[in-house]
Amino acid sequence: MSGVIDAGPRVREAVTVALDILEREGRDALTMRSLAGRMGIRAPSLYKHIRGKEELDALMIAEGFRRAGAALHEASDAAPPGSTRTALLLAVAHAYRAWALAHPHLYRLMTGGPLPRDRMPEGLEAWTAEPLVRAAGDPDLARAAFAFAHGMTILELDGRFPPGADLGGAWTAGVEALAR
Amino acid sequence: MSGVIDAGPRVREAVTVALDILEREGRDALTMRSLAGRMGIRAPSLYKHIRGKEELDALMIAEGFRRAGAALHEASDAAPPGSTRTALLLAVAHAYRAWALAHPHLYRLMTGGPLPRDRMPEGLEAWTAEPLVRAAGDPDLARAAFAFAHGMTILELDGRFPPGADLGGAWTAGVEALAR
DNA sequence: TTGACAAGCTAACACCGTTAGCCTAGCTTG
DNA sequence: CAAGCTAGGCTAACGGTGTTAGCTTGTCAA
Repeated sequence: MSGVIDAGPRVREAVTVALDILEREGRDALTMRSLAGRMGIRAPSLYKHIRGKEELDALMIAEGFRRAGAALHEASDAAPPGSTRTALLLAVAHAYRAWALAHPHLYRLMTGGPLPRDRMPEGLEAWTAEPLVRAAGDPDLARAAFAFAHGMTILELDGRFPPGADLGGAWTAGVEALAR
Repeated sequence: MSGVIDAGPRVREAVTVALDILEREGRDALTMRSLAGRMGIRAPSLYKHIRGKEELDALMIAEGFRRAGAALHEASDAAPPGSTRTALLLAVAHAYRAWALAHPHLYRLMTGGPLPRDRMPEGLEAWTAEPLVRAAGDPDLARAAFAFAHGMTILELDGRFPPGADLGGAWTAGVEALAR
């Protein structure tokens, strides 16, 4: 609760517009003034609807979890029944990477710092992580797989692997090792 | 070259003081004004020595790579000869985690975004990564291990694992899987 | 009809990185 | 030794950031 559910339409509009600016133009382009401008109002008026930038970030992060979670669940559900754990984890990992690469700015916002858990709808975080947790089996391995997936993703997004490195190979090597 | 080697003493002092502020008080506390203040000068005077904040960041990042690399090499060199790859990777991973947890703000600065490679001393990045690469063996597995280590580390630093989760277990599970 | 309130506005504040332009002490050079 | 250059400080200021205070106005309820 408390998330977007009981939020007025103007708040939902603000989050939608903010996500649009973020994804199209990047983090630096999303300011209280630019957001207000796109909504046809002045920056201070935003504060009639939203407490401040931290809350806006939290609302965008929650929406990001919903969207990413949907992609992961979809991939997980699409796996043929009786798949090996390796195949299942491979499918989820592929969806994870694909979603993040398609929404780099939002992914960075969602993962680049502490999670504002007190502003997040209850259960959302766990629901988003569910497909990965299920595919990994053991809790320790689930955490390891999550760390691996996030590491691969953020390092790729930030261009920190050597140029020309075969990241597909690293992904499959890691997933196969972790799913054993 | 071009790093700190040919830098004047005032630049080296600036980097030292900046690292001190960063590690003690966090990223937000490190501003051009606060840095200048600690050096007994005004902010604009900093620009007589340093091009701007990006260059300061790059200098701090390079110094971070030197320090982290020293810790990793030390751990790697301390491993008894004839160690299994699992034992070696475990030792390096432990040193990686320990160093990052001891220097959270610097670690975040070093890894939280694209690496300014054109401002980094040549070969430093590869030297820092060397112990991990050597312990992993295969290049694909080295990248996977790097991603895993960074993922575990940054997620722990940001408190993104469930409170009370046994991260030691996740570390060993991941390392053992990757070193097989 | 009146009053309350939601939702806009302008002006302003503190802080950020950064630039322009001035001053002065000290070294170099004719 | 005098002249001049330069390194390295300074103040003032700019544009940008998130944010607050306080005013106005339109709409809806009593």
